Amino acid sequence: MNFIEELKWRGMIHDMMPGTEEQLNKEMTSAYIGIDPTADSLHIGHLVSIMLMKHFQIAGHKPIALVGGATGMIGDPSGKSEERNLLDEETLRHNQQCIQIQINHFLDFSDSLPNKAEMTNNYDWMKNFSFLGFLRDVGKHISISYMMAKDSVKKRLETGISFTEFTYQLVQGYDFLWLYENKNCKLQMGGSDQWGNITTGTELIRRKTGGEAFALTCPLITKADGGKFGKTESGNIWLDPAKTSPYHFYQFWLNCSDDDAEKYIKIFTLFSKSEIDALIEQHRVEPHLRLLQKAIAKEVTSNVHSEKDYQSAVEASEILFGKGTYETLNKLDEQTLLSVFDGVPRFNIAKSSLTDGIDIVDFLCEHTQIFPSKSEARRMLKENGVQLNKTRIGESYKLTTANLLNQKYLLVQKGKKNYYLVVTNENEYD
RNA sequence: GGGGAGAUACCAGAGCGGUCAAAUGGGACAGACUGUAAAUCUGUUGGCGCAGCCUUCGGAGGUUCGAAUCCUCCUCUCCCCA
Repeated sequence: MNFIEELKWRGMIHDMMPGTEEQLNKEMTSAYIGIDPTADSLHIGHLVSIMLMKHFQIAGHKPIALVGGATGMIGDPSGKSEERNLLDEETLRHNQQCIQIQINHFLDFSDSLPNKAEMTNNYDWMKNFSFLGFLRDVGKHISISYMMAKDSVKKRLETGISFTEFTYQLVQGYDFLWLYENKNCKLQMGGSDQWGNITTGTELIRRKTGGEAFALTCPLITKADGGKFGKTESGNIWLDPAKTSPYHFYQFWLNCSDDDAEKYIKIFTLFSKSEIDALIEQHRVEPHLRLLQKAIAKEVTSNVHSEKDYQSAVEASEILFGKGTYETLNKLDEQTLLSVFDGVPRFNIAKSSLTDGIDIVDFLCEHTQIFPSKSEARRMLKENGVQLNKTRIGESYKLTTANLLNQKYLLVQKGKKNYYLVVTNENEYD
């Protein structure tokens, strides 16, 4: 199965330029995908691009990951309703380094490979490009009407777009031209929102060099309920374990809806068509087993983090959602307890404050900041939404040292999924 | 530069002198159901020493027994004309 066929059954092709498939069949081709270094970690939205490149490399072609140091300084108007904040160079460099480390998990950068993956930063060739030079060498080839016809620009004309963002497509187009000329890169891939920017690149290549370059986009990942993919109440799902713990990362995939899971397993795992078909079929018979979600969660968590992180995420999940009761919780040794709740918000209080017993409401708002106000804590307690060490408690509950797990810890649960670990210290001032 | 409209809780948006801690919708959170799902139903959604009190309707003053509501000034946003 070639690259295009592979992507097709996975539902990863939104659009491509005529001739793309022929080009790929003809020879080993280089393709690039741009990544905006807006943060010091990728999030799972980027995973789609990474998987695209992964498949591309598996199919024997050469993927180039382009970090948009220069373009990140300008801001892509696509899909944005407002002008963007600009990033400074230091931040961009730092972000690039972090991103590189994460991409290393997925693509093969070994020198021995003819199609080894590469990473570049467009800042390197843009930083010394003079303004006049750019106007003469790039701007001259593209007309205003061509640029204005792009959706990303059209949508913003009403609300306002700066000259800087208007120019964005030229800068990205130039990237493509540069890679075409210097690295023989003939294809640019990206999300479907990038189509306009990509075609400015192919147009520029055609007009300036007479050469032919291609475009391929994948659909933007959506959720069946219309929500934004990759976001939870608490924000983005990051690949950096310091930003999103492996446990939460695992939970994200496990919580996908059935419809989404059927889609995601094709995009985010490398399972073969027959394996996936079998899984889907089985999942439809016994949906409550959530085989699909578990398969995705296992695969993606192991790839992004590690096999070991996956194992502990499963363990933690079993304790938290399985038959977890006060008894099982109390049986855990300190080591296990801490590893299970690694990444869970943590509060420290003095052990001495418990000796006389404290009011649960005071405990929840004053000693810890689990609730922002006492009203909210009371409300939630009335609604039966608070659990202490897996046991539901009421508004008038008094907390004493007898509640401590391992003489040291308290597990507070707000609703079903929000856990807080409270650690007591012997020392008042610790 | 001239003229007009507006600013209300997380968002949208009613209220236009007392009965307003502020309708309604969305979102969010919780409970029931369940598969840690979806759908559905129920409840909550300013604070506190919670049958009561305190602080909120862009900001600062003023009128009034009483202001989100009326007046003055200021700040900001949007629209139209030049």
